[in-house]
Amino acid sequence: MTETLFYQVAVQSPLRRLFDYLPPSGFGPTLPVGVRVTVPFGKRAVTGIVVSSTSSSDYPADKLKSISAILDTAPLLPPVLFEVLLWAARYYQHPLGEVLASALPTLLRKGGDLPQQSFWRLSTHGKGLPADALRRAPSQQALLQLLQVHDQLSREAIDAAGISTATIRSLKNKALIENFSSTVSGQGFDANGELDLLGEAPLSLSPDQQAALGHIEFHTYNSYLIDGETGSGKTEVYLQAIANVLRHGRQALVLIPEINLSPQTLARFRARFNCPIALIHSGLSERQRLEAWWAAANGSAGIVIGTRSAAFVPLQSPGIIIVDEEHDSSFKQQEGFRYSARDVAVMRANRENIPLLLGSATPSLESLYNCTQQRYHHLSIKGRHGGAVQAQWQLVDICHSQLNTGFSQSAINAIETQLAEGNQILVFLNRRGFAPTLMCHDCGWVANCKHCDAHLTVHTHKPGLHCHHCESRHALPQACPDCASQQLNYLGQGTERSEATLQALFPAAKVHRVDRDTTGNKRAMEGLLEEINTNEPCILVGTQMLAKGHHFPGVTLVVVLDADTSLFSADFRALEKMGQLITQVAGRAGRGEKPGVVMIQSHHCEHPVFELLSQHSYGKFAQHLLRERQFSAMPPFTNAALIRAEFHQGGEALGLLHKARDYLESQVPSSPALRYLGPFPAAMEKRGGRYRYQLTLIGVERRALHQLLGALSHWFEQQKEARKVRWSIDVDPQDSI
DNA sequence: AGCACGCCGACT
DNA sequence: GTCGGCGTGCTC
Repeated sequence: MTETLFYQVAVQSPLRRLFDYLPPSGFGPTLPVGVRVTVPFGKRAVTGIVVSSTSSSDYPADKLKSISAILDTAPLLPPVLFEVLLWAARYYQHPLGEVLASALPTLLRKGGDLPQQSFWRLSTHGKGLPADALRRAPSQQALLQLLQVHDQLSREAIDAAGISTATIRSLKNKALIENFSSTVSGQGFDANGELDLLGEAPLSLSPDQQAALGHIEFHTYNSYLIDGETGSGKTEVYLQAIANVLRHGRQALVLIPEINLSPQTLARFRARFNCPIALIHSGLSERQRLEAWWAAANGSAGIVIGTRSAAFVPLQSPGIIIVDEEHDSSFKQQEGFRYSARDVAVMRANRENIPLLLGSATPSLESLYNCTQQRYHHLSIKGRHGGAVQAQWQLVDICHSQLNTGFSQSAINAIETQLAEGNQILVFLNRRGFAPTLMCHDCGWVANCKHCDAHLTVHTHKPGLHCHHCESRHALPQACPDCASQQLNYLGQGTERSEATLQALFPAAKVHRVDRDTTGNKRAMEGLLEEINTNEPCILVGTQMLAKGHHFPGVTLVVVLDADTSLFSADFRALEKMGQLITQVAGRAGRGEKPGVVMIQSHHCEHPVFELLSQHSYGKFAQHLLRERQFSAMPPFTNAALIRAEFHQGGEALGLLHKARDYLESQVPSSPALRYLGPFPAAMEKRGGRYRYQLTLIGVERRALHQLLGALSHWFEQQKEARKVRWSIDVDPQDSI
């Protein structure tokens, strides 16, 4: 007797459970885990993924529906990746259906087919012809003979053989050949082993690079933190490690921050390797994304380079995973499925049993901590290629000093000197969550957004007040709405204001502003970078964007206008981020024998972090921060999770979090081992018309914390209020706690 | 998330 | 008289 079989199917929905279905009618064999199916779901038909099969179902038998269609003959997600996705859903407390969906391109998510390629083969009639048929038409004969040798040829292969479309058409008209479509299968990027994989000779390695490369074990899992300052040649170590992997017919997955996928980076990979490279980034069309995904999945791409989401791309034969600039916060998704691509990569490399390289000049405290716990191998690469000199640091105490819209006299003098010498200057505004707003000098009125808790931002380019959080716009008032005073001043200082000040101070100099307004599209940024790379003297003004990955060889002076915002920030990571940013920028300043100068303006020059950073020691700085984190029992010494809730009315959201805290206390009372903080209003309480609150959990034992989070998400699903209040769980949050 | 059902305001 | 607002409930 055949027992009844049920399939548990994951469906893309916020529901944190699987749905049981009966097998498709008239289908005998068991469906493998990971295939896509179409299932009736409520009133609609959706694409789901088979997660498991069982012999019993808790759901009433008369309500069960059957799978209506099978979309794949083989699972789209290899078993190991599938396991990683199951782990990620549990670890990040996110619905499995949405987690699995994040590993598929949208076209496949919606039930589309894998990329098809057009092939030609001999028809029955054509197969009957003798080998020397069609003597009078040589090119037709050539194609016929080709197809006698190879059973089928793609359109591209026929083109490559120098046979024209007309020839194909003639044979088709004679019904000797026929066309068919088929899924492109994985040939492997170097199936015959004949191809010379290297397009150029590798660079010779320094002793440190050699030692780092020598430490990597290629046929087992290990995580290696490659800690090397800018210019120490981390990339060369990656390239040679990749070459090693490719020689064994295995693929390399390289994860990079969004901004770092520059044409130069890509050109370097293309020049070195002759194998196909698949690129996966946000700029692709859905079609391109599917093609790149499939090139990775079927093994035709030897190297896959991608941003965050590429952590979940299937690979035919994975050999190594590399996470470049591992400290970069863009590896953490900040909404929906809030995963860290870096941490997923660690888990994936572990399950795939392959090495993982984490590279950075300014490693995250998490990774440095993991090294001290012997979870990662710490490989340092010292020395700077090209013999450039370390940047000099100058601290400028701005207490009691007259500032010209934020600039001290020392800074202005230094800029003047560098400009005169034909150098480039970078002015860095270290203001996370700061914006220039309008204030009345007489009564203190501040321009606030009606919909949000935010100050409106003054724009002088297209004059007006903008809310950066709900995108509403208002005219610039001529006088104070409260007291009619004409004394409306700018409060705080944005890049536009600094740009204007610099332009006024140095009318002859070129001043470039780099922020979301001027470089909103990639073209504009690329154009600007090109201009900067001509090394004409200029001043660059910008925020974090300036420091991310870009290389400015002509910059000899870096001015940090307001380091203080990070010293006393509510965000416990602010100082770490500032240190990373300044070190990254300083590492690129200076050219040739000319050292760069890093000038930092602060009211608190005595703060120990400046001393540590200015000794060119990010490492010592990080150790200092780690001791502070240990002392205050914060991550990475503990594990954190953030519970967020938001609603149009504040009371409901806050009330739900209070109830959640009561529930948590009832499960595990607050103790030093498991602390609850809040609920508190979020950094900006009201945003986009919603009131936002958060509750923080900090646990010493990750296991205990995660067990509790599992119970909490179950509890949330049962709360009536939780259906209208938007809530989410953020594991290992990057945001302020 | 979708999608439907359901019960109260201003419109061709 | 209806069209349509979004509250409430359900999805194997």
